[in-house]
Amino acid sequence: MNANQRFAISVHALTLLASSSDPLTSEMIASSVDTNPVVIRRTMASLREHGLVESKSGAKGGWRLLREPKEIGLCEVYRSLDEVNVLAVHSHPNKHCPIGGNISGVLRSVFEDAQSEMEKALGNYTVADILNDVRRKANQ
Amino acid sequence: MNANQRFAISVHALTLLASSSDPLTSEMIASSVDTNPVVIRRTMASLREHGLVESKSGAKGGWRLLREPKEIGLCEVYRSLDEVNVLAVHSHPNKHCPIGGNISGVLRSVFEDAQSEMEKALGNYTVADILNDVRRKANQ
DNA sequence: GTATTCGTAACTATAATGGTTACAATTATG
DNA sequence: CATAATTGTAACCATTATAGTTACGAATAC
Repeated sequence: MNANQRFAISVHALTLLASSSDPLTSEMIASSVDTNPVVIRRTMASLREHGLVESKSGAKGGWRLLREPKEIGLCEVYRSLDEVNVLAVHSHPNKHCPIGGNISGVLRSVFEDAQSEMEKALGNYTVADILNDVRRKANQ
Repeated sequence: MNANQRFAISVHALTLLASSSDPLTSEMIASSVDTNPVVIRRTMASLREHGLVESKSGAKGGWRLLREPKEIGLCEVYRSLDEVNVLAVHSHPNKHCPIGGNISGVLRSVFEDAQSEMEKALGNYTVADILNDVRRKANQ
């Protein structure tokens, strides 16, 4: 269904930042993610708007976390991206049909419930958890 | 993120079928959904492959449920569509970076967990529930 | 035999996404 | 102050997913 990589890129970037004491440039993050620095800036811009990271222009600039990795839950990261809903209601059901005319609201409410459970599950993980798991894998 | 309407269309179609004693043609379902009959056939084909509905060609043909509406959970409907995962892992992280080289598996496992919670939430609703809710809305 | 209906391939239009280039603005540093 | 490094952002392109559409063969009821 969805092939949007922004969330994965965001978690990857945050994990990198959590693993580093110094700020990292878009270039460095892009190299680890394997994409273009502009893609990183675009993605990180959303995280910055939500107060998760800070960026600095110019020489010795780059990105750094504004919070402890263990205080950044993945649910918040996900929500920072302002993605559209994972389950989409169809657009123009027939208003003159008893089902078509009334199903949109019902679906919306069910889909919201499902998505909210998904986000709750994401909230069980923090950036610190991801970094720990990654390091554990690295040591195998 | 995802703007795929197949799941919404499927639930809509199944609800319609649940509301009708006779089989419904792709044409009739398409009219309620407001789309083309071919889109309905394509979507319903997945549900048929998973034993949720049956289709019959020819005059007086059409679609009908193979199970009681209260025995069709939305999780099963969702899974019948073989959609890709709602949260996508990014494609080629840098294998030579300690983070990039190990994060894919970690993300996959977290994303699977989140999606599984979403599907579990969908499973709390059946087609009969949706039909009831739609009818309740219609009577307001 | 005819009308109805599904099955499916083929094609098109639209939109989302990511990648890329380019350049202005900002900043550290010598 | 000059230079190099870095972000911000607009603009554009290529790819892909999606839905819509047409067309036609196969199946079926009557």
